[in-house]
Amino acid sequence: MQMKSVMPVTAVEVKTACSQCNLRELCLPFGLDPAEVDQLDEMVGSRRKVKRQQHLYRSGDPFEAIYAIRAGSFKTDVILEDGRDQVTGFQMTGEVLGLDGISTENHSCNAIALEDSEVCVIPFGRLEELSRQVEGLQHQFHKIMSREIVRDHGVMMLLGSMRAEERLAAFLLNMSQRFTARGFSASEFHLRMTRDEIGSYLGLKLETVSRAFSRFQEEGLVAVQQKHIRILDTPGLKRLLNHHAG
Amino acid sequence: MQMKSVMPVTAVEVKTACSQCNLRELCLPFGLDPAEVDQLDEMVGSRRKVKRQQHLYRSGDPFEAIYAIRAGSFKTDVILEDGRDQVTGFQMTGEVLGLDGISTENHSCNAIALEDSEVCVIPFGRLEELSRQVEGLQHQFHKIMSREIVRDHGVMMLLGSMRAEERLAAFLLNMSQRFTARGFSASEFHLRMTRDEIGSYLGLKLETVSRAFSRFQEEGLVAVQQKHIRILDTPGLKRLLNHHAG
DNA sequence: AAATCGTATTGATGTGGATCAAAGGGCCCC
DNA sequence: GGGGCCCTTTGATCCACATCAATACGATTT
Repeated sequence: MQMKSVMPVTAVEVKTACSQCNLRELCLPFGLDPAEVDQLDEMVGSRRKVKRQQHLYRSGDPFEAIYAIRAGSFKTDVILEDGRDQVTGFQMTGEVLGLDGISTENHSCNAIALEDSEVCVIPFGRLEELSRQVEGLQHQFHKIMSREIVRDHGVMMLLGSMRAEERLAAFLLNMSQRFTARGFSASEFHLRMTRDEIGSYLGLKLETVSRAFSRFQEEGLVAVQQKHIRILDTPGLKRLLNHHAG
Repeated sequence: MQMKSVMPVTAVEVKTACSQCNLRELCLPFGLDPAEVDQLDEMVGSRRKVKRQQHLYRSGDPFEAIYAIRAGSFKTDVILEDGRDQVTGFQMTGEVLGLDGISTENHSCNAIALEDSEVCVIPFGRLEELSRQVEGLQHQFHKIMSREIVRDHGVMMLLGSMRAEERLAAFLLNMSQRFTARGFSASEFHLRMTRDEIGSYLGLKLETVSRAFSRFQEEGLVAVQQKHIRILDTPGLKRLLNHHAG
């Protein structure tokens, strides 16, 4: 029998290969030709495994690299002096973490693994260097940053002007869409985060999240069993969002 | 007598000069040497005047350029199908507008002038081109995008976990800090936006904003006269933020 | 299979901010 | 410099979500 295969957080020497990665359509290599992807491969320093609940980086850490999620998922959060915290996002495979660190050379939020995960470490200086040579990489990187800004505006809209059930509906539809983009079922998935974390992200208390789930279940919109979600009526959820009249 | 002086939005031919601009420490030229600033000058296509209440761009418009605010101020907002809208930001001189458009090649929000304003039009294709040649420009641009992401996270924190008075205190301190960075008084300034717009940005109704202003006034934290604000007790406002205990 | 602990559900009550409503400015345009 | 309009303030009432509290569930350990 093998040793337990779970290892502590380490930068392993395994050579990464974007060209072989099934996430390349979502990630930095998107739109690059094979030769350019090879250049990217060379630049990606290493992979790093992060166990559930461990930090990939913390607020205040010096910024050196951005990270592409190869396996698993993360949350990012911001913490105030008085202890209040806010989840600012949930990230899945192919998404990029660490962009917040560019502005001040220090990270401004915490990134925590929701499950045992693995990231590709992309040293930022080298990314900028290669972006100066490879136009397609430069553009894709800019698109990824811009996408983050647009996503954040969506969350601001959600937090600023939606009611609890609308927020949860938006959240579920968003998760569904992202699972779909990764080749998983749009209607059935497993949430990696707790009700408390969902609540923090949506600006609600965990009890409110739980009650909204129960209401959706009563109304036949979803089947909920703890973290396992089955969406039964996607149009119904969308209706909840668009027609504000309750 | 002249014709009505309100003109349609136009791109004027006046040559811009970043090297002469007193905003260069806040804007794209930051950190560049004089020769590089000259290259940037050459790239900036034109200026454009935008009158109060007019759109610089609208959600859905094709993305071609980003804009540096040379004079005046703007708000950006997002509008849902059902009519609800959310102000996602207020922008002042030296700040950059339009980054939301990179991700899909279309703008995803509206940018509206709060007063008669002027922007420098920076064709995005040429910015990317020059960024490939000028390392300092590339890095400054990345910092500006990252700063926007960090700012958005701050707003998410505000919307997700602060009470009304905390939100307004954070808003006032933020405005004060940005006026200071532009050489204006930290303690006395003129807000260009209405209570309704402030409310939309802070996820509150205009009445709540008004009441919070009145409360601050009663408590001697600020002197409010319509849009004219005088901050009397900055530490007091900061205390409101950090010590959540009422 | 029992014990433990984090997570989730559900109920009862409280409250901050929304909503509804009515005056008051201030400013722009004629 | 008068009239109209938008913006703001303030008061009274309402309601969605928070808070407090108890229980239930599931996974893991023993």
